[in-house]
Amino acid sequence: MENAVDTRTDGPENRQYLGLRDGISARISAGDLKPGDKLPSERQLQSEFGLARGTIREALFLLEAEGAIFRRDRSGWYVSPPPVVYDPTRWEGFMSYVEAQGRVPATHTIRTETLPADPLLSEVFSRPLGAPLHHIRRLRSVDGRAVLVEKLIVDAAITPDLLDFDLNTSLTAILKRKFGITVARNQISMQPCALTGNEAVDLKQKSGLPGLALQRVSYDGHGRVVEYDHEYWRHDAVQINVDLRVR
Amino acid sequence: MENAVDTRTDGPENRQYLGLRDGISARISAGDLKPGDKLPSERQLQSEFGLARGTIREALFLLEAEGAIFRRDRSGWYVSPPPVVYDPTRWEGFMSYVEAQGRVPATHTIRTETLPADPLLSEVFSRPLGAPLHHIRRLRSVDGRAVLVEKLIVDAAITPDLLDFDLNTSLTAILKRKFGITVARNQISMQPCALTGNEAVDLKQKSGLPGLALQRVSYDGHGRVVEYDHEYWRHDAVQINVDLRVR
DNA sequence: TAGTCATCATGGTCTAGACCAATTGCAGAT
DNA sequence: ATCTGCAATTGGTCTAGACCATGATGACTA
Repeated sequence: MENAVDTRTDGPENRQYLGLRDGISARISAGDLKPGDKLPSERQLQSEFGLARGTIREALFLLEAEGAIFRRDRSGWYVSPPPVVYDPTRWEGFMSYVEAQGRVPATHTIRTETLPADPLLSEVFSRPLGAPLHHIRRLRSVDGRAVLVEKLIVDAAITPDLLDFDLNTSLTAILKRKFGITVARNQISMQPCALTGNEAVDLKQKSGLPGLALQRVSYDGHGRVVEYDHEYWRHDAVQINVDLRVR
Repeated sequence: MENAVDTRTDGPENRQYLGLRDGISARISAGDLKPGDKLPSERQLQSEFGLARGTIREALFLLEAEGAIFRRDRSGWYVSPPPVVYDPTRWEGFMSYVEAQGRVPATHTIRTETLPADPLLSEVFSRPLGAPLHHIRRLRSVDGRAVLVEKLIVDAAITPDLLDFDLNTSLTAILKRKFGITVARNQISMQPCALTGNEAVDLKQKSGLPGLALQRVSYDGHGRVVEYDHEYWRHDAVQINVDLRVR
């Protein structure tokens, strides 16, 4: 960081945090800072640019919102790696499609339990109230960075001993090999959101990080609901690609 | 705002902006504040809760990220309306699907021009370099609030006098009725993003507002590229629903 | 060698101001 | 009634501190 960037735009447009953003942004584009690199600390930037810490942070927040950098709590700011591409129509599981993009996927199972169906889930699965359902909460990472939290619900009636298998591998593969279940149709809903509460905690992020919430209902060839899934992605970790015939 | 909320959680978890967020959030859930209502000014909240303005703003930013409130520059903070649902597989145009949800859509054409194809666009449209393409930039609103900026590109060879029509109506309808063109397939890519630069300006938002960027390539029945579209949505204005057969 | 613990650096939270720029609302003029 | 322009209000930007909570580090211990 020896070459200080001139952040003075010196016009009616004198928003200093924009200048600082452009400066850091330029260093990233130029390759001075590469994905995974640590930025100077806020206090270093402060003395380097002669700005108050609040202004420095404003610029960092903006870069974070743009997906250019991310933070590790009380460790520092880092340059973001590129996002992974996710095509819901070619669903072969997280592990395989992340690997196919030359990245290293990992899955950590946070909790599993079998619970009786509440009214909503009873409706979704077309099963009686109280029917047993497997709940699985997993954290998934790319290249060592946690990128999404997943809450999976599967009908225990058709996958009785599912929780006995190693859930840190591909669930798709388990369903196919152990239970002969394949997915034929997905109904997907997604919204940009803020990651808060448990999701923020599991991703080790401050509450409020932008994210993408995705809900999926998966059906097998007979129209039976196989899986009900809630995913919470970091906003900077994913790009969705789909190819659709219009109805 | 007569019943002041007690924001003191008074524990190890004493992050006052979280308490304030919960307080405002509760008022919205309870119906004390309805969509479109204006919140008290930051300085009023300041004296009401006895917090520094920075802390008040922290809470407001969080609520904004959650999609609960939005701001109008130097006017105030307002409670967000519910998002519109958008199904890319049932594309009948913005106007009709927003209306179908009981909302009032509007379109404002910002600029139109016909430009020669650059290398990228030449590739996308499978047309020679320099072939004429219509560029259309539009701003679309729901219930009077600008929710998305759209940059459309259409092959001028198959829609010669397109720009002479009223582009504040449905483009889908114009393509169908005037040129006999219908869309059979869409290739869609989307990422959560930050709205900056021109997009932020057109939406009258401060740079950095979370958004959803969506690119679409539309093909007709012969596999010909009909339309190349870039959309930038406010994050709190849209929910995507798709129903997919898995390949 | 492996584990423990104190220390330090870092981001997270908060205060208490200041001034600026755009919007809004009102008073007055036409 | 409509327009104009001023003044107040509001959010936007910025400063200069303070203290806290957690992660990282390195020295020390078992």
